[in-house]
Amino acid sequence: MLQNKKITVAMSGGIDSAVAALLLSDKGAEVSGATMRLCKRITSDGSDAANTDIADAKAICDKLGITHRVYSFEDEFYYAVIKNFIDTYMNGGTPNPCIVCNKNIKFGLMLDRELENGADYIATGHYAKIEKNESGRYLIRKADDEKKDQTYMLWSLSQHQLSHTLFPLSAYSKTQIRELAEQSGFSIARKSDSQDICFVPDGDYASFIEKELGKKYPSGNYVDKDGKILGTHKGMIHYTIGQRKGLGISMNKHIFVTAKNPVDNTVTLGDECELFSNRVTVRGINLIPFDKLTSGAKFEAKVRYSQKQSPVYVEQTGEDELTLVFDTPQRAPAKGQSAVLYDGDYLVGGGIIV
RNA sequence: UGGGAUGUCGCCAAGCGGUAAGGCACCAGACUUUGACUCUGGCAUUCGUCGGUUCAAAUCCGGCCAUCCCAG
Repeated sequence: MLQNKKITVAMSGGIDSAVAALLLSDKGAEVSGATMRLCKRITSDGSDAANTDIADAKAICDKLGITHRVYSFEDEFYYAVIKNFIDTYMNGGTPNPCIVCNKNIKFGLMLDRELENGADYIATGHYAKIEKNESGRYLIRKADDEKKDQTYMLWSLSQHQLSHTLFPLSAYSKTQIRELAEQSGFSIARKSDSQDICFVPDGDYASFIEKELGKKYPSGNYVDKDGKILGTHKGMIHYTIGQRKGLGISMNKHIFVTAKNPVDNTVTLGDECELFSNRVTVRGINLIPFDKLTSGAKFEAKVRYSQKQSPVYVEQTGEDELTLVFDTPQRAPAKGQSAVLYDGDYLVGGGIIV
């Protein structure tokens, strides 16, 4: 069915998308590769990892005998992703830039460009499946390798986006993908999985924000739930709800960030048991099997990437708002993160926690 | 200045004559297309200090220093 279709593989320079290109090029489709230049990523040795990745992607395309092009989306990426990242932290939230990038850049801008240029589909190296149901609706389902499941990052994709997207890795495990990369002689076969925020290669996102803002984020007080001052924090952007490490404060027990208050610039610390909540409200919602939730329904959900899904009752409480009530309280739902709904293996949708 | 108490890792803290627990913090890895969480490993040749007693002291004795409390 992919015969004679024009497919563009979004190649990051990593293994997964390289093998995605390999798998598709075997299927008689007209495959090409494209890599997005999103931001500078200066590493400790002074080189720009973005250049390395682009070169790696190009090398794979050369090997496969397909064309490769580079999109420069630095400005768009800055406004859509980095700015949102900074704003969310400044408002006391904890952003998830990958989700914003998927929605607006990878499956947004890049997909649009490709469609304009005559492509039928874009393909990525995500571990996820797309299926079409009887009523013609596109659904997202977990990949066979549940350990690498990346559907959490894809909840915001629209029907339009899904109808032009392919996930060629859906039936493979990460181990198999690595083997395929090895067998094909890909030089990047041993490259490690991506990690950290792509625009903050050294992992120090707080310094990144301060550099972007051109100022140091003010320190303030750690307080307990009664308002008693416990110490001094390094600036609110350094913390997220549920965080334990890096507080620089010693108590006779584990202590966690239980709240952040942008108004008086305090960070509240407390016991882990104070972090649990069974009620979560999300906005900026997207639903996949249907447009609207007409009545309350039982699903499963998770409020962070690496977490098991947990039974939840969901109700649409506004045009763009869902309220989730979990059977068992969830640990540290954080404003700015995504709550993602599942019906078994199927992704139902999600929203940003407010 | 008298009287009392205490001094063990950055913080809290076990130990009470037999050769330095633990927790917090910190550091390093693992995990991870976000931030976190979690996991694993590291972390006092030394117990305020100087002497003494003992085969052997952080543990007993004495001096000194420091801190805290009560008196004045």
